[in-house]
Amino acid sequence: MKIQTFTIQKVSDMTGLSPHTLRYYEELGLLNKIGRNEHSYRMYTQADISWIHFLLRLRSTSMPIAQMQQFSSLRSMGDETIALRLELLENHHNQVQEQIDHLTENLDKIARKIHHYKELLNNGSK
Amino acid sequence: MKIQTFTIQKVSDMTGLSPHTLRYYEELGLLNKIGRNEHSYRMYTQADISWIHFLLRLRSTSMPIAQMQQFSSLRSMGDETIALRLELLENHHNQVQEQIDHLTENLDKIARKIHHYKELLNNGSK
DNA sequence: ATATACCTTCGAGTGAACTCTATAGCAAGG
DNA sequence: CCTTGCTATAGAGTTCACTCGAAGGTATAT
Repeated sequence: MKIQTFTIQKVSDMTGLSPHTLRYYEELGLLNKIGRNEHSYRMYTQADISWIHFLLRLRSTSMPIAQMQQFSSLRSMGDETIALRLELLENHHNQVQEQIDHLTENLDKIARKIHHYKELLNNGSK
Repeated sequence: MKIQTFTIQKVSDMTGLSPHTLRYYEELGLLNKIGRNEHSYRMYTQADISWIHFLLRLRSTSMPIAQMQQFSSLRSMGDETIALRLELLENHHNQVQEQIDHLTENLDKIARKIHHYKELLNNGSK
């Protein structure tokens, strides 16, 4: 039984990353050794796609590409780096939590400004 | 009684924006008519500084500069634009709330990955 | 067989938001 | 009066994360 693989366009559809960006990520070392078919077309496995989805979680929580490179590099070094990866991820987790806290605080201040504008509008039409 | 004013360096210290960025923001039309002293040095009023702090809230909730320009432009047009500003701000409020929701969801997935790594570490030392 | 719609690599281009450089005027301490 | 450090303007340069273009090989439908 063969492992199912996907062309770059399929993966683009599945992840939302353009083929250009998928090649770019590979070149940056974020994706390790994507297989090729007989015409040297990239063929992605399900594992590759899961990894891309995980990378997208990191990206969408504002992890810089440089740090994702570091993480990917540790991953490609095998199981001895799990402790380091864990540390990196826990740090990131804390930063995201802070990010959320700041956003929540700012959101509250914006809500106050909205309230202020609403009052101005009411007094204006008095 | 004179109004107290502040040099660009003071304002930089108070807001965290560099003097460069303060001039840049002014040039973009985000700050309206900063006063000048007899040597044509910028002198910022307390009102200017409050406005900068508000801009920073918008920025740190990822409002693009272009939208801040739009908002600032409405502000400089006076009270007839309050309804429009309110609308703009409410839209932004909703976007920030979505942002927070997405972050929270991703944070949760990252927490699972952390949990997964911790399990790997425990089994490894068994 | 030909059109079209993929795929490849490599290097250049883009847009957002700063950030810095160069050149020059002003100003307070010793 | 000189040095150090502020201020000014205009325009060029930087960083990040893509994004595109050119040139050419491959694949499927008619």
